[in-house]
Formats: sequence, C-alpha cells, structure tokens
Amino acid sequence: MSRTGPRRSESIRVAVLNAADDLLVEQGFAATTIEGIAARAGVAKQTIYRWWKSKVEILLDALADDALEGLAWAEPSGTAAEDLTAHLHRIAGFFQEPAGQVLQALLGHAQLDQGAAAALREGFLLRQRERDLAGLGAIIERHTGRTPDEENLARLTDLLLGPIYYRVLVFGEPADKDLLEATAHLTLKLAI
Amino acid sequence: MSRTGPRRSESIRVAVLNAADDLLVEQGFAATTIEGIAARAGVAKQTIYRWWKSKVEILLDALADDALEGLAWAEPSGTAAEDLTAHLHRIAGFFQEPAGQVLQALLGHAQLDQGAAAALREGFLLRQRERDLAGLGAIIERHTGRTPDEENLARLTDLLLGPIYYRVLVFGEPADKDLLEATAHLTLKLAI
Amino acid sequence: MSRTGPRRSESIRVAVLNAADDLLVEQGFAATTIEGIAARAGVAKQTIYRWWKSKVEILLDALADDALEGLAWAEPSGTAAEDLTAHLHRIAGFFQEPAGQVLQALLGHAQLDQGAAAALREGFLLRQRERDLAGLGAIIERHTGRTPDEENLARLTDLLLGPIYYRVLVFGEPADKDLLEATAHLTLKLAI
Amino acid sequence: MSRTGPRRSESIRVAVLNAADDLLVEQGFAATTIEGIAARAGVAKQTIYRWWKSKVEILLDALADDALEGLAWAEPSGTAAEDLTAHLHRIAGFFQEPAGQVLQALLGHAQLDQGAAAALREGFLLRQRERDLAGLGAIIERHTGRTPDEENLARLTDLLLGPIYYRVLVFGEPADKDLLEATAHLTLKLAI
DNA sequence: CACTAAACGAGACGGTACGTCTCGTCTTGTG
DNA sequence: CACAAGACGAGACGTACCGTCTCGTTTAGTG
Repeated sequence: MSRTGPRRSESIRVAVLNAADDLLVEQGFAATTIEGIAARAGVAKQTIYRWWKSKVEILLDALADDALEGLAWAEPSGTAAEDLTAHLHRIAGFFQEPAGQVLQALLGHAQLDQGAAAALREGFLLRQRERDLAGLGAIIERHTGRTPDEENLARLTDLLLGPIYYRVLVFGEPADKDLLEATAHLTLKLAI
Repeated sequence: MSRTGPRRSESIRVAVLNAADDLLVEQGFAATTIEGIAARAGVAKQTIYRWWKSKVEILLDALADDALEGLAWAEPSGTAAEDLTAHLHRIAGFFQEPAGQVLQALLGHAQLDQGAAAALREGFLLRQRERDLAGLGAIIERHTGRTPDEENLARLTDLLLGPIYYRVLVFGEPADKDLLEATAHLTLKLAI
Repeated sequence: MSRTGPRRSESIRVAVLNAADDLLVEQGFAATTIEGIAARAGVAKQTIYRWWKSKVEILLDALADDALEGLAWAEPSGTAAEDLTAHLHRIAGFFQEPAGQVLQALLGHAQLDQGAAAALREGFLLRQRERDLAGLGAIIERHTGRTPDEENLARLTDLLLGPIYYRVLVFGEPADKDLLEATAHLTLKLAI
Repeated sequence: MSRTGPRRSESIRVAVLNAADDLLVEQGFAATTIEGIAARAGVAKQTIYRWWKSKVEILLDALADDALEGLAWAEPSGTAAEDLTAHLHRIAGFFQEPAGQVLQALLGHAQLDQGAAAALREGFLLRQRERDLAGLGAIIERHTGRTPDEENLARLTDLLLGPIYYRVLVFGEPADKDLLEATAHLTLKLAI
C-alpha cells in the first residue's frame, strides 16, 4: 500500500537545481544562498530545506546529472595517445562549462569544510574515480593487450589527471595543448 | 618631516597573524572570522580592518612567512631522482603542517572568489612558481649540464607537481610514496 | 433527494474541540495552533479547515457547550443579596475552570483582532449578556416586586459584573470574597 | 573609568517606539511585527533585539511615556462626585487614544501569555494601581476629612474602575455617560 | 452490488515572521 | 591618532505555522 498525498514535485527539483547552477555561474559560490536559489526558482525556502540539507547538497545534485556526462570517457577510437589527449581536452573543456564550474566550486569548498569534502567524495569523486580508472584501463588494454594491475593503474591515473587539475585548481586557467599532449605521452610511456 | 602619533603596532600584527593561523587549524576556514580573530588576538575589530581588507589577506600574510620556507627547494645534493623525490616528500609533508593547511584553505577559497584567487596568485603562487621553476631547473642543469628552455621547464614543473596537488586537493589525502617516486622518475625521463 | 457519501464525523468534531481545549489549558493560546490541534486530535489539517475557519472558531465552539452552563444563573433561592453573591462566586470560580480559561483567552484575543471580537460577541457575549440581564432582573423582581426598566437593568448589570471581570482581566486574579459581597450589596442598594 | 565606545542611540529608541505605536494603531497587534517595526523605523532587526526582548516590551516602553499622563488623576477641584466623574470620563477617553489602544492590546495579550502578563503588571499596572488608590483616596479624604483604610480603598477602587474596564474589554465600547455617573455616585455612597 | 461523491489521512507547497548570527562600517572615549 | 569597545544597518540563516492544494483510501448513500 503506497502512501497517500501529493508526491515530490519533479518540476521543483529541476527548477531548484537550475537556479543553483545559474546563480553559481553568475554570482559565484558565496552569493549562491538558499534564499537566492529559492527566490530564483520561485520556490519557498522550506521546500528546499525539505529536500536538501545545504546548498552543497543542491550543487552536488546538480552535478550528478551534468558532470557524469561531461567527464565521461569516450569509446577508444584511435591510437592510445589520441584517445588520451582527446580525453584530457574534454576535461579541460569541461571546466569552462557551467557544470565544470560547479565541480570547481565544490572542490574549493571541500578544502574548507570536512563535511562537504566527505559529501563530495561520496556523492561524486569516488564514482568518477572508478570511471577514470576504467577509462584509462580500457585504453591501455586495447593498446597493449594486457590489463594493468590496480596499483599501477591508480598511479597512472594520478599522473595523467594530476597536471590538468593542478593547472585549473592552482592557477585558475586551463592547461595548454602542449601540456596535455606531454602528459598523455608520458603516461603512456610508463604504461607500456 | 616624519609624522607624529603612535605607529602601527608590530605586536598586534603578530598577534593577529597567530590568532588567524590558530583558528584556521583548530576550527577551519569558515569559523575563522574577523570577529573571532579579533577576540582571540585581544584586539579590536576596527584595528584589523585598518590594516587588512579581509581574512584572506591576513592568512596570506601569515602564509608569507611560513610557506616560503616550507616549500623551498633544498640545494641539490644527490642524484637528480633523489633530489626530486625528496622535494616531493617535502611538499607532501608541508600540507600536514599548519602553514600547509593555510595554503590549502586559501587555494580552496580561491575557487570560490575571484578576488581572493587574484590575491593569492599575486601574493604567493606566482612567487612560488618562480621558485619551483628555478628549483627544478637547477636539478636538471646539474644532471644534464644543460639549462632547459622556459617552455619545457614549465611543462616539466606541471608534470612534476600536478599529481601531488591533485591527490591533496581532490582526494584530500597525501600522495603515497610510490606515486611520488614514479612522478619524479617520469619527469626526469622527459627532461633528458 | 439527499446527497450521497459520508457525513461529517461527530467523533472528529469532539476530538478537535477537546484537543483545542486541552492545548489551550496546557500550553496557552499562542501554542494552540491548528497544526497542534490536528496532531493532538489525530486529524488532518484540511479536515479542520473544512469545518472551522480559525482556531478562534474552534474555541468558540468549545466554549458554547461549557460556558453556558458555567455562567448560568441559578434559580433565585434565598435573599437577593445571597443570590447575587452566590452568582458572583460562581463567576469567579468559572474563570479557574478550563472553560473559563478559554473565555479569558478569547476575550484577550478579541482585544487584538476585530474579527475575533465580532465573532466572540455574536457567538457568545451577546447571548450571555441577555442571560445576565435576565438573571439579575429576576432577582430584583422577586425582591421588589417590580421589573426594572431596561436601561437601569443594563447599568446595574455593568456595576455588578464590572469589578469581577476587572480583577480577572486586569490583574489576572479572582476577586476576593469581600469585594464580591460589597459589589452585590451596592448593586442592590441602587436597585431599590 | 566609564566604558568606551558608542552609546545607545536615543533617536533609535524613539523611532522604534513611534513605529510600534503607529503600526499598532494602523494595523493592529498581530500585524505589529518586529520586522515591520524595524522596517518602519528604518532600523536593523538586530538593533531591536539588542534592546528589547519582544514586541510586548517595546509596547510597554511606549506605554510608559504616554499612559502615565493619560491615566493620571487631576487635582481635586470640585465636588467629589464631579471629580470622580471627570476622572472616569478621562479614562473612557483614554481608550480612544493611541496610548489607550496600546494598553488595551497589552491587556489583551496578557490574557494569552503569562510572561507578558507579568511584564505588564510589573511594568505598568501595579504602578497605575498605586496612582489610582492615591487618586481616589485623595478625593475621599478631601470630602470626608478621613483617610479610608487600605482595604476599603482597594475595594472602592475596584468598584469604581471595574465597570468602565468591563465595558471596554468585554464589549469593546466605551461606557456611556450614565454608567460613569452611576458608578461614581455609588462608589461615593459606599465611601462615606 | 456496483457506482458515485464526499470525508478523511497525509503531507507538499508558497508564504511570512521568527529570533540568531556574522559581516563590515561607524561612533565614542582613553592612553 | 591608534586603539578597545561595541552600536549599528544589512541580510542570510534554519524553523514554525499559516492556509491552500493534491493525492489515495474509506465510507455512506443511491440506482
């Protein structure tokens, strides 16, 4: 016997996530307040508090939809170097998009708040880590015929993704083409 | 003709920087408020606002003293690989110390606030970048006898430091020994 | 042709009135919210709003049953002074009972809300006024053989009841025995 | 050594009391919210909460200035009956003025809230009671040459003021001329 | 004995005000 | 004139109820 009464409104959920996204891109993280989101989404504050605990949760929700796509690995389709370089470009481009800015903000906030850090990890980063390991593993396997062991794969992933995140998070600017290619080649060199 | 009246009190400056440092480590960035710093330092709020524009500036000030030391490159003293690995360990250790936590917090906040990002860049990151370029350049030069050109050196620095910052900023945990060594070796391989 | 479907549930009506009564006595008027009444009565909010417009209406409903009895005039049975004094004691006692507290709260709220004042007047006070006029009139008539004219009777009623309400509403405490007796005697003195 | 720093702003105090007064008269007690008072007075909410605990305290403060004057006893100047009647008219008129409406609202709210009742008692009613006892006592003394004992005086005061408050608080309308005169005469009759 | 049709529980929703918190500015008197 | 103390305007916080609304479910009658 399912429960009675009205169900959670999907249109509200979407409106809130969009409002949060928009505010973050337009005004930045600090100005993205629950009140602001509520006003922008045309929704009562209490309605937001009913479904989300904090703006971090909202942004995490918003991220879940968009980032999985933006950071997805394409099917291997060329040489290993081409595939890797293409993926790095994909990442660099992602951080220019709204969803990428959301991720960047959440990563920033995670440095300042243990709880947010844990939530981001559980809600997004670990999942993404799996996909990164799998994506890189698939390319290596296709190229060498062998599946790298877990430990090596993890290390290779850090080597591959480290520099690009470093440029974005520390210097606030996307990595340039040459760096991406160098990173891809170097990672491959170690992988073989 | 020098002006009359009391001059800026150095003891207040130190008390404020220490209070900020302490609060950040003990309570985190969000709880490190100007009000809190003032109370902890036994100083009036207005006095702080007279000399600093924001808590970011205070922390930047605090960082200036400590981080330059914590992230300094030692004189080359062994093989290139040894020197690089040692420096990476130094960095990893730095993020466990108070000064490292201040830097981490400022990097986090920089993702959320354009102004803070610029201030951090001007006040610390660019200076540190120079030192990283110089430090890595010196090691390569000692090993190969040749000075790498600027472009290559920048790329090598990103490859070297990227993974370690990636692990700290994205996963909130220090890079493990193996990753550090792999990074150092790989960077060297490309450098030669 | 009478309509189909379930009829208004009497048990709900009683449960709501009791819940309201109880809450008022236990928690006070402000804490007597529609939500609280609904929860206490085990009833949906909408069900309450279907049958009552406000908590004032609910309390008025609750009063209707009890207060008519609590403020009723007994049959004249002794000397006029005795009867009057007895009735005043009845009133003083009434304000200690739950129903009396409900009336007191409604009188209080009526000072703050024109609509509630009107509702209380229509729903209770005017009816009670009639009964007070009649009750006092009957005693005077039995004592003097004459029926006082309306205007005089109204004035006498105000003189009789004023002090006791004054003590309750202004000082929050029941009138003492001596005041009640003095009031009764004085009213009689003027009546003759 | 007196303390440093800014002092409480008297102009703010006055602005808040006036705003509260105005709102109460224009919109009623329920619509007289702290937020509304703050907005109307051009003052931050926090500033209100710094100096007053609730809107009741604000209104009490507002009352303190005005009501002492509005309910003051004039110097005896005619016959006792004239003086008493004049004072009753004064009271009746007072309830038509803003200050009177404030008192009426506070009396109303006192029925609903123990704390407010106590505050009203302490902050106003007891003081006023003293003045009423003294005022009536003075008139009686001038008329009879004797000072009534305390107990009698209290009873006489209740008899004198009861009916007029009764008409206002229970029926929401001022007592008519005849009732005031009858009350005054009757009280006097008992006093002698 | 279906077939209405309203009553009912549950509770989501847009609002308003609450009382609290912290911000950055401004004001006042002391050393 | 730097400083402590702290009042002040501003505005977001998270909570409590408001009164309205939408859902299934339950409960009479009517045909």
